Amino acid sequence: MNSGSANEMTENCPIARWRRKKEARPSEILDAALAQFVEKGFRATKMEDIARAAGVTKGTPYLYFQNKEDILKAVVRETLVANLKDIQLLAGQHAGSTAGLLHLMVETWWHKVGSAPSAGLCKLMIAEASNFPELAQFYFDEVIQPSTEMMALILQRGIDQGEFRPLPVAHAVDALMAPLISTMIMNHSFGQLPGCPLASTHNPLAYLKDALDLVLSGILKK
Amino acid sequence: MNSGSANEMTENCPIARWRRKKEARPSEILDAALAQFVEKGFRATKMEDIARAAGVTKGTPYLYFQNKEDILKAVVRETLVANLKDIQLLAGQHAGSTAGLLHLMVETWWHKVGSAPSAGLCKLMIAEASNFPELAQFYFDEVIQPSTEMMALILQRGIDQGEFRPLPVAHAVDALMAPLISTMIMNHSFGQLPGCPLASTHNPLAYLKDALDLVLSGILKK
DNA sequence: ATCAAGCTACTGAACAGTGATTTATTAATT
DNA sequence: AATTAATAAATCACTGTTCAGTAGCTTGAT
Repeated sequence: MNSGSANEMTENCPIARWRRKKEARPSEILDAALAQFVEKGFRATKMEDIARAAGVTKGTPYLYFQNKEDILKAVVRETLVANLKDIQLLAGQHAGSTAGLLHLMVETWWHKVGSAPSAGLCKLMIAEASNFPELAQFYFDEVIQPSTEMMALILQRGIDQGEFRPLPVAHAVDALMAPLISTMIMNHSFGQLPGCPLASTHNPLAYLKDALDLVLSGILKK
Repeated sequence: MNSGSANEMTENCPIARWRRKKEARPSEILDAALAQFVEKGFRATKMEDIARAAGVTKGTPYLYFQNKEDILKAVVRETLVANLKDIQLLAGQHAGSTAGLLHLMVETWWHKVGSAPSAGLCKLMIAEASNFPELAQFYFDEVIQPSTEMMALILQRGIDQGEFRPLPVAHAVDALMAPLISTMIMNHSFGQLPGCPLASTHNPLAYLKDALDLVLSGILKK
């Protein structure tokens, strides 16, 4: 919400005195942490980086959070879990064809997640999952599992209504999610390299739509 | 090649005297490093882990390699670049239909890369790319770029021969690779979690074949 | 309204553990 | 005896976390 506004004063004016802001600090720290984590990864982000980006000093984050891992958990909750709920809502409200819903979901996902810092956070979770099993479990339970279940329900409904042909739902779910995952991954690893010509980094939204159409043509009844 | 055999003696017999093996050391160290990197990731792997796994002490790897990053580069060269060449050879020799070639490539890829330590290494490169730009560029130039070009050539040939319908080649290439990428990613991040029901981690080869068929049905001429 | 006096958000220096790399020393091989 | 592969102790830089001290804010008596 107030991302970037936390440190106007402290950054512009070296003589600035600090203020006491008990209410605002936590979210300022989380906003700063999100940006730093996405930019540098979890391990490479120092507590001092987070603190400075939030306009405070090293010790302050420890007034509001247990430790670095706790901050990451809070960031994930604020962004990814929230994103997922938005999309679940969208899916629940939709009335038209299931194929149309999938198109709408991809587009919405791109705007809210794929092209946002959230995507960097997903990539970070994937990168760090094996180093932090507890964190991995948390992310799996709160994000991956619910997403997968939602997609499975949607596909199953498409089959039941005769719009899709019968197919192994679990495989189709993964096939639909794979382009999203690889887009996030690529954009936040090799995407910034000079002269990277991957479709998913060059024109992501167009790629995502084409990828969806390719898979859909295998799913739809002929 | 001799993975795991490097340290028979040193591990079993605490009083064992070390031996001088100038020729064998580099590959023993690289084998050990591959295993450690795949298990723990790059940063979390200590030089001492690598050394001990190779049956030597901390200082020894520095006799053969500049530093930790240099070891990773060498590991990537020995495995991923070699894997790619194998698959390029396979593609070059194939005679039958292009769709058949794609099926063969997926199966071969699974045996040589997807289910092997190589997959863990790919995931590691993705995870660390943004922290090591030079390494990222190296991997992009040596692995990603050539893979993409190979796939593009294959698809283009399929189109030229009238087997595939005309389509945006770059998008289709990414759509074909996405399931492979997400399989590697998932298997080496959340795949080991208790009760992970993702298709790509539960029965990867079956999933990969289904995913290929789904995309193929969008590519093939009707 | 003013102004202490106390509360506590915040600071920043110090601590402690870690891990990459160096180097003086040891001992296998020739 | 000379050579040098390998060791293991020492170095050095880094960073998560703590904590004693500082200063912004609030309160309540005047």
